[in-house]
Amino acid sequence: MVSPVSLNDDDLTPAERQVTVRVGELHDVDFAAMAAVANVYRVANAVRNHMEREVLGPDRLSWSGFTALYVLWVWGDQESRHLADECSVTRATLTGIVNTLEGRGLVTRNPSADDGRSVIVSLTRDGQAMIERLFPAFNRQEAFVTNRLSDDERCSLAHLLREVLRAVNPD
Amino acid sequence: MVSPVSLNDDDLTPAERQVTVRVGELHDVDFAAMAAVANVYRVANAVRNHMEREVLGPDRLSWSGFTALYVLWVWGDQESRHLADECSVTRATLTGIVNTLEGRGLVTRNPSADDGRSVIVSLTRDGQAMIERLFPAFNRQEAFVTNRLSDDERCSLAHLLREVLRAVNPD
DNA sequence: CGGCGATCGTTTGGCACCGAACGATCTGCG
DNA sequence: CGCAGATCGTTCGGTGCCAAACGATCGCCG
Repeated sequence: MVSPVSLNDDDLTPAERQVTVRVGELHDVDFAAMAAVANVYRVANAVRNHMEREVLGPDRLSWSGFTALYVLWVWGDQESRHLADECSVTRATLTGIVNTLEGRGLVTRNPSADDGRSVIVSLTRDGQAMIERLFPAFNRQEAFVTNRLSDDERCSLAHLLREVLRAVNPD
Repeated sequence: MVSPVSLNDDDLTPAERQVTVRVGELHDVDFAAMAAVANVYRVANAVRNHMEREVLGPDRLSWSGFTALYVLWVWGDQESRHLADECSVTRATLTGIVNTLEGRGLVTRNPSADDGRSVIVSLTRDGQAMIERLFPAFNRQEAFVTNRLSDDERCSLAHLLREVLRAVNPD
């Protein structure tokens, strides 16, 4: 169970408190929506930096590079287009990410047999070894950054976030 | 109230379902933590892109530029160091952001009277007009992206995220 | 005073990221 | 067949982002 939370409690960060002062003059401000969105972004930044420092840094791997290796590991060889979708970046961005990974010998590019326009990206032996070594460490840090939450709260957090995702990207 | 959510329901996205298949072979994987962290990042990306398209794009303003204007508006003129902290970026990054905003006449740089090393960043008249025009539209879209959540759920989401923030950045 | 660590903002180099434009390839319709 | 429109990955230009290094300034201690 997740305990209900009221708006004006001392859970707010100093920045959020100042906002209510400055913005309070305006009418019709949705404070709850503002706090939810602001904190999503704050946490995403903080967690990304934490992971790059604690898990990925020693291997000179960026969050984006890790994500690409992870998607290839979970889904298998992928067309560039699908890999970009799964990584939530544009095809232009993925070109750069794959260039970096290819330069380090972690992935390879091969022309598709079915479609002459398409490129298939695959994990190399080194790439597979790296993701299989990093994933457990990564997951341990995922557990660490959520260690103030109960298991039900972790699931509730994921559930609430999926609802936001559905609002932004309706099927 | 937030309804409790179990792990294996049909709330999962297709990607999450595939992950449980591929990763299920491993022992000791914390699926709840994995889902929470993955969705934080997914939502942060999706919301940022949504805001840049729907609210900021017409004014050629980036999320980062908007954030800097917003912080200056809420807190008043700031030393670069404090502005960088509030925007959650390094001082090096803030230099670039302020360069962009200064080039468009939205902020100014002035030497500090107290400290010769320090630079005070201030909103110009144009910058103030822009943030006061954009903030209401931005907040309306914050409400839109959370429109599938009740007000209690929005507050719960913000609360759970603050707990993650505390785990990553203990005071 | 004088000097030396700490801190300021900036610069540099490298990667990530996007929109727009491009050539190559595929597909469907006449 | 042939050609027009869609889609593929890439390139280009601009911005964001960080770590590391740098000169300028501050503050403290001898």
